[in-house]
Amino acid sequence: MLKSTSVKDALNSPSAQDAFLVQGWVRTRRDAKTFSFIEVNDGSCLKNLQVIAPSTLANYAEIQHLTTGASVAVRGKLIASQGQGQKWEVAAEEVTVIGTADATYPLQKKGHTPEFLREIAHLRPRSNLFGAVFRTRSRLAFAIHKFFNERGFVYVHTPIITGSDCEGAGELFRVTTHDLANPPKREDGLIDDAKDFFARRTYLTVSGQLEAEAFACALSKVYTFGPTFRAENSNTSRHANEFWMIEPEVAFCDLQGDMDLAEDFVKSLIRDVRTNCAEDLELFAKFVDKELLARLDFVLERPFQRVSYTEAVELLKNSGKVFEYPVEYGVNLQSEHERYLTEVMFKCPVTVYNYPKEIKPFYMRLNDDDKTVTAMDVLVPGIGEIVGGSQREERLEVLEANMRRHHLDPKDYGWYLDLRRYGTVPHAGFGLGFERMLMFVTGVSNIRDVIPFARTPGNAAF
RNA sequence: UGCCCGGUAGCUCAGUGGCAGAGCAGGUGACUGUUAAUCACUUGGUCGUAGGUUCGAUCCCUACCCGGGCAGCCA
Repeated sequence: MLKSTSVKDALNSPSAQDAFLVQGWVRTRRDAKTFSFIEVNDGSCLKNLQVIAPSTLANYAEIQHLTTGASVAVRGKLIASQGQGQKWEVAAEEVTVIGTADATYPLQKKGHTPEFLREIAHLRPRSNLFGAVFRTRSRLAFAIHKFFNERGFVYVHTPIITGSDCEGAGELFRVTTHDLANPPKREDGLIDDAKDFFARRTYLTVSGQLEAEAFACALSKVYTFGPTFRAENSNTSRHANEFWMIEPEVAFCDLQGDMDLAEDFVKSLIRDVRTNCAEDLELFAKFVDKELLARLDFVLERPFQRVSYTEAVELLKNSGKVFEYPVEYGVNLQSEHERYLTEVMFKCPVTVYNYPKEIKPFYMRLNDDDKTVTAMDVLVPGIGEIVGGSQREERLEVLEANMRRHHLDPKDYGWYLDLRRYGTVPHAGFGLGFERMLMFVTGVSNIRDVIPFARTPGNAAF
């Protein structure tokens, strides 16, 4: 049996081919006098392969009724194209219509809004835009593993079901096998978690950080890359309830090293996608964000601006800009503040570090000033926070004090505190939102459009 | 969850208190190595849903549903 060739390989073919087979979906068809042009796409690349189907084919009447969306197998010869716009085309000797697509097929060969395509999430990867997005998503995931692998990091799979409800990163989804209509109750009438599947209350993870710390304190340099779940009722273009996150964790590393790693990481990912998804990025630059390529190149060239939280507050206060929410030391930076820093003031990624201890979680290392902790956030234009990280508190007594200050009971964190009891070391890490990074490199402005089947409040169809 | 904007043909959108419109897609034909092909003709509607005001509502009012933007939570 003749082996099929992908459209991508066909278009890159070094020579003509006599025995040629391509399989894919019809994007568009045009009739000429004695033949029909069929453009076939199989998702291997953005471009289509042009097929010349002569009227002498036995099923030519059927071919003339091919519409956008139909699936075909084309056997023939790969030959140099007479027309403009493509090097190679297929002179068909046999066109097998595998599956037709009638007039109800929702995709057309021109202009669809992302909002419409979201409603047909099962068909949208057949569009140019979403094909490009998901090819880029795949490459970005690969680039992440490549980056860490080349630097000696160990990939750790942290649990998706967790018993810890105090990770400090928002609302959690409960995991239970209880009969919700009739759960086992204790004597006091409350639901008996001890009789649940894991003999305790469990949730979907909101972060693998605490577990990653355990492995960093053994394998030195580790990272996680997996799904996380947050039950927040967020309705914005940059929040989803199921998303993927990368969390490197490095032993013998301080905040400075952490910031260096984050910057190196973000730049490496941009560089990789820039060279390996060039064709798809051209599409984004043309139809999604005209300034995309210039911005990506600019980010690669320049060091990220680093400012302490205290400096950032001063800069914002002295900017003369009137904000809806006034800036004040001790409060969280609002979106408008972050955007002003990264989009107006510096026009490049900004790393803000050393935040007041009151507004950051318990595990961040207390600075000598006793006022700030070693937190750092990387802000990028158009998206805002893309990285959040810190050096972790490695001193047992200080960590326990932090917990009490956050109204957490150290007894609930026995294993986590053990990491400080036995051979504690300074260590640091961060979380990078995979989808936010993908938004940044594609210019796509809604997180729902970079996830194959997005989960957002009220939406889990598909 | 709050505030704002929207919902009219398969898609993108006009429109009006009194017979429902265009472009694209689909169909038919013409033309043609075309490439978002072109030209002519043509099919296609519960005007988001339910109430209300009115002689009459797609239009005005109310509620709800759905979509989008922004904010909070964060990645």
